[in-house]
Amino acid sequence: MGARILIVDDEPNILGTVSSLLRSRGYEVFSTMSGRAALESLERDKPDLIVLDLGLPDMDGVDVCRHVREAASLPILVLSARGGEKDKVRALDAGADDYVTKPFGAEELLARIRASLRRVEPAAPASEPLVRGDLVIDRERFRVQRAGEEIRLTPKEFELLTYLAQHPGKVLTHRAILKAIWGVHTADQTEHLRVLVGALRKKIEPTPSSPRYILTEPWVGYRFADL
Amino acid sequence: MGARILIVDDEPNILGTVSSLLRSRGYEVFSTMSGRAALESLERDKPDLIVLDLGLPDMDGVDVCRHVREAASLPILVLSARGGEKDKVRALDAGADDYVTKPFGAEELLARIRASLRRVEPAAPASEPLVRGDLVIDRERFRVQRAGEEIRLTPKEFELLTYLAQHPGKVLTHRAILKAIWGVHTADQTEHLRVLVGALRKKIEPTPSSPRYILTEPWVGYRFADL
DNA sequence: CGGCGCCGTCAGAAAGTCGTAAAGAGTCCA
DNA sequence: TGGACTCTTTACGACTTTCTGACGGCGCCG
Repeated sequence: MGARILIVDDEPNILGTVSSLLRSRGYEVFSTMSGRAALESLERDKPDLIVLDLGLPDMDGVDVCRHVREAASLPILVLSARGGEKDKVRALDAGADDYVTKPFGAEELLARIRASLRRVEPAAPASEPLVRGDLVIDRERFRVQRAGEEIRLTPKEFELLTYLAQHPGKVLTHRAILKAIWGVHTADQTEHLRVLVGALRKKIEPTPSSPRYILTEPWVGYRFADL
Repeated sequence: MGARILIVDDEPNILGTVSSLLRSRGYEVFSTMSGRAALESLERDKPDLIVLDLGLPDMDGVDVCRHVREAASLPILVLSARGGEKDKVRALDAGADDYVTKPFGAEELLARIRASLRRVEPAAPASEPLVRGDLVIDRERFRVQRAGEEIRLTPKEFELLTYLAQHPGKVLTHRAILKAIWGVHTADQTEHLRVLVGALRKKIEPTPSSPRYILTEPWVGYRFADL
């Protein structure tokens, strides 16, 4: 139930304090003590938020920010002993979402974490069904209907359809789609995308060979028809 | 171009300082001095972000937060003279996205505003279409229109056109163009360029033999007409 | 006039992309 | 354990794009 949080700090003291604090509030906590390990954990553990200490031994904290930003779009909450304005600006512009100077109060940290998480997972205000032509996409129940008839989709197919249908008429590049569905660490896996698009078309298109909904933009990406 | 920001503060001093600071950075600024007026401005001006002072005369700042949250989902950046942990937690849990205590540095405020705005509009460099005469180059959708009619270009053709059209009237050397499109490692492959220019002209020029858009500068390079 | 260098065009070869099918790997559940 | 389902990975034909070399036109200059 609780969100997954990655803590990166080289001081065992703080690491222990913060992680047991978070665990006591029901979060699932992962922790690493270096920037490199943090980037690995990012791929492996798929956290929802990172608490990042800037004073790491192996990498500049700001660089870690940038790498994280490139790899995924999750909130970064920076901890730092340095309260100078320049430090703050540098970190925030590198992709940090919040900047807390030590020493900090436990409740403030928790409140800022809640605020950051709230933005990413806006509770569930979304989830009115998407209606596109005679397709109805119910994001709440993970169901799709065409002309009243139910269509069974796998999770990945559903994700892809939802992502495309959210931006009707707009050309979405292969890169953007890969990032949205697989997360960016994907190097060049456009083959996956081709296969997935094929599977989805076979299910939702009346005539998959001449698609009505999911259109190909050669050399660029795909586009959901503007119905 | 810049985002729309609403400032709510009852001290004319701060209101003036902050609003002229933001204006000088290209934001579109609206300001009110009471909570009630803020909620009205929210509907009327549709700001992208609110900078909210907690010490308002007519309403509790935290209540303003809650009302804003119910009415719309835009970032709220709270300013406050009170730095107590309880105040911060209360505001953040009421829906604030960030909490800055006075006195604060101008650059820090700006950085926090950038960070908040970045989350709302993620990864949208929003490159606007290039318009050159009756040519419209939509870099976002990878499309080109001439006089409203769509023209299909290959990726390389599109890259070349975009590069040239970005510097209208300026002579671009063969070297520069090769570097821009193929990368630096290219030796002297101006033949590619000649072929590519030919293909592009055949598609976008009404009379490819006497080009209107892409002009040849003998012995030097090419130049996009200054329309 | 004839060579030289640059430009534009053409056509075939090489490389890349798209859609599809199908085989292996992993998970979940009875 | 076995079966159903999903995801990943590979392979192939059809097709498009890009590369490459060859050819003629044009202006320049001796």
